[in-house]
Amino acid sequence: MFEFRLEATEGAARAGTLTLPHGEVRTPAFMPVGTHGVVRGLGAREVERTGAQIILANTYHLHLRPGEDVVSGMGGLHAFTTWPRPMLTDSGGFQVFSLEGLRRISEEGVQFQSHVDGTTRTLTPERSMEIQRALGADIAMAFDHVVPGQASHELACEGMERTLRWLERCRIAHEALADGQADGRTDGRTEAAHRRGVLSLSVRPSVRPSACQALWPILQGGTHPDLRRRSLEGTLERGSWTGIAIGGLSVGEPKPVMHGVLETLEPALPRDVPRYLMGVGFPADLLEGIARGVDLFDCVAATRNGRHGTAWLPTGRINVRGAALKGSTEPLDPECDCETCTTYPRGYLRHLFVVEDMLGLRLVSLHNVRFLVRLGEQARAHILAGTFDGWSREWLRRHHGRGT
RNA sequence: GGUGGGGUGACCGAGUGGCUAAUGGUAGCAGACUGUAAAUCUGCCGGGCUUUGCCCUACGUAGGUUCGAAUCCUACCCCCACCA
Repeated sequence: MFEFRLEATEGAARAGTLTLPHGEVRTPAFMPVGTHGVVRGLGAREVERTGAQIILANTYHLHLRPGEDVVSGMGGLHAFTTWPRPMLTDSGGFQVFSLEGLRRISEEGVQFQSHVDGTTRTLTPERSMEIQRALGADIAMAFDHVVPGQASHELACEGMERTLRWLERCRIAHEALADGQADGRTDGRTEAAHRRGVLSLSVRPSVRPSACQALWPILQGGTHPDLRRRSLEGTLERGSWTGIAIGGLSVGEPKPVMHGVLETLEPALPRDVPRYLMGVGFPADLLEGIARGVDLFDCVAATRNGRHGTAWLPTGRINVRGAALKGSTEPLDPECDCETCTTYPRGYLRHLFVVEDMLGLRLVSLHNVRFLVRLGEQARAHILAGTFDGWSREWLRRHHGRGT
């Protein structure tokens, strides 16, 4: 369990297979984001058909609604969502950044004022581990302190050092929770859910939800190479991990700076665990990241842009609402094999946006997710064949930097 | 036929003497979005130009009053309501 088998490399680019309790993930791979336990607008079966191998959910948001007790009472995230494959929960650390106006941070943890009902919620490393354990994803993320891309050395250092201290607390809490479960003290409810048939036929977890979960650390340090190195050092000192995430990127810093951080880290990262670049990215970011040794990505842009009417194409991107698509009988992306592109003409997709039907949002989201999943598949095939470098250069040239 | 109300930019609809090329909204067009407070947000939206500004055309039509009119007056055309 949690084994990562490196199958091929080309330069820094890697192809591998990650084994998780709910299945395998062949990398490089894009992970669609399902913050609230749903990849916005898409059903679990639809997401399966995009070829997605693993999806995210969010600790903070599921804690607010419906509450981790409700999810675990239904048998855990997999039963709750009917998503049968691997899942990963983000820790709520990103909300330290994205909900900046609604939180107060201290050494103990973070006090949030709920954007839903205004109540005060405190998230600490320990609480985040408890919630994530109850949610029962294959992978739990450490609770980290994300600072903006423009953060000074001083602020980035503070966030990075705090993330290391919190990592220690996360590890201890996570281990304690695992021990508790091993004693059989928790989660009779899961068994009950299985017996009641709450778990659908498509959900056949290879293990009981919550029984087996990895904790992955998150590197911080902003845009400062010395802090990034220190973050990695400190993280490796604090344990041996089955995966390592790179956080705090694509939060406002220029793209070359992000690439620089990846290049700084790459030679020092352990080879035998997957590297997960959090929150990235756009299509070109995937290829740029893969070229710099990243194995896993996640990003809300596929679904958010989809809802907002921007579709990714090999040649850049297109505004589906645009007048240019009026009356067009062409497929959205002639090279794509998704249901949207093999079924509906551009002129109809545009119409759906014009009349504000929810189907349009769904169909373009579906395409964008498939687009990134497929990009990961293609990259993997080329790494295995030793042709990644040339292929990705050509792909990026054609993609033209637009929308990247 | 009579009385009353009304005709404003693609549409709806404010505006009752100068701050009005004309508030709002809709439609239209363009752009943004990176571990989701986002089916959201931003910009443009009479025409032209040598575009921090200038010129033309515009508030049913035609005249008039006034330094100045979408706004006041007159006539006409059209629409709506009620009465005959």
